[in-house]
Amino acid sequence: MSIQMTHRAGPESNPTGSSTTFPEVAEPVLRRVQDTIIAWFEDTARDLPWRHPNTSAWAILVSEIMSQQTPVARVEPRWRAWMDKWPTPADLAAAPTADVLHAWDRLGYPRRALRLQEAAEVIAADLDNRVPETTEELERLPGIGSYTAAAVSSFAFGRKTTVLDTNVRRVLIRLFAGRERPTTSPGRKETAWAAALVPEDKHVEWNAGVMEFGALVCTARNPDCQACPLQDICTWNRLGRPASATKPKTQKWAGTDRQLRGAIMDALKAAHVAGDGRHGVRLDVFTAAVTDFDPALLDSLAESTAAAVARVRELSADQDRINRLISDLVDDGLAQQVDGRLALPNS
DNA sequence: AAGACGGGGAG
DNA sequence: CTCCCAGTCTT
Repeated sequence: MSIQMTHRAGPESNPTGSSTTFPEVAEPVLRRVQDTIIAWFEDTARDLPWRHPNTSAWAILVSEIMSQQTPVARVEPRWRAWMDKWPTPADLAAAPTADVLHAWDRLGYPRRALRLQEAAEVIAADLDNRVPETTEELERLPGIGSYTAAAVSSFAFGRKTTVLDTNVRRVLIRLFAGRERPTTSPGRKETAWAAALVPEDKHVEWNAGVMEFGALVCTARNPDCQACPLQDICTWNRLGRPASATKPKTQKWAGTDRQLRGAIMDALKAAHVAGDGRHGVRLDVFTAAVTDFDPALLDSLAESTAAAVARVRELSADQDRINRLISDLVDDGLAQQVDGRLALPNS
């Protein structure tokens, strides 16, 4: 196939003088990209369980929430267990929040589990236990932003939406704008630009396909350009794959509040499972164990709970800091204080 | 526009 | 040890 572009996408050609950030894409190029991505997807997509026929909209929604900022491979087993336990919104709405947080396991950002249960409550109570189909309605639910709303509307209901996750943004930016990576977050212009690239036919396959392509071929770190069926028209590749000027600032982990919060949550989960009671850990024991580290106090706890509390101490013996984080966790709904105990929330 | 928010695994 | 993952929500 001979590709004759009417004008090349890139900074060097901008006859109209309009923004080159998101250049107009010549129709024949766009058609070839769409056909190629869709064919590639139908041929080589991963066999993810939530892509199976008859997967409920709710199950798809759950998969999307779990996949936020989380590699799909790590989501799969958690998703299976979750859907087995709570197949419908009403099931999740009725579950004890402590169980929900425990089932969330170590997927990260546990507030997502809270928001998901809240969404389930709204769907069960106000929406006849049915997931809404439009992005507008979906975005009103807690924990669902523009990406997840578009994804659920497309993948669960076949509506024509613009799915714009980190993969899609990277693929489109490379192919058509010649840059290595997208900005921190998509703006109005980028969203409108991406929307114009969605085909009328097979838009679901396009949405899922570009995402999958970004996850498997046009990856952030080491893209497999040799295997890319679009390498000849990819603007970024043709420019010699220039590195973006500014690298994203890397987030710290060791020593951060996030790490310590996670360790405290671990202790509460351990207490929940160990049967130190659904009432959690005595706050004075927790505090004393952290500050004074009296082994005798740990003896009053189950072994796994004691280990988790000891881990908190390893990270910090700063009682003020720990008290502040506990207070934050309570405010966030991730923990509760009852009768001098700290525990996972029981509602 | 910038930060906060988890945790893990690949390079 | 750095990077980055099917983002969302709050300053």
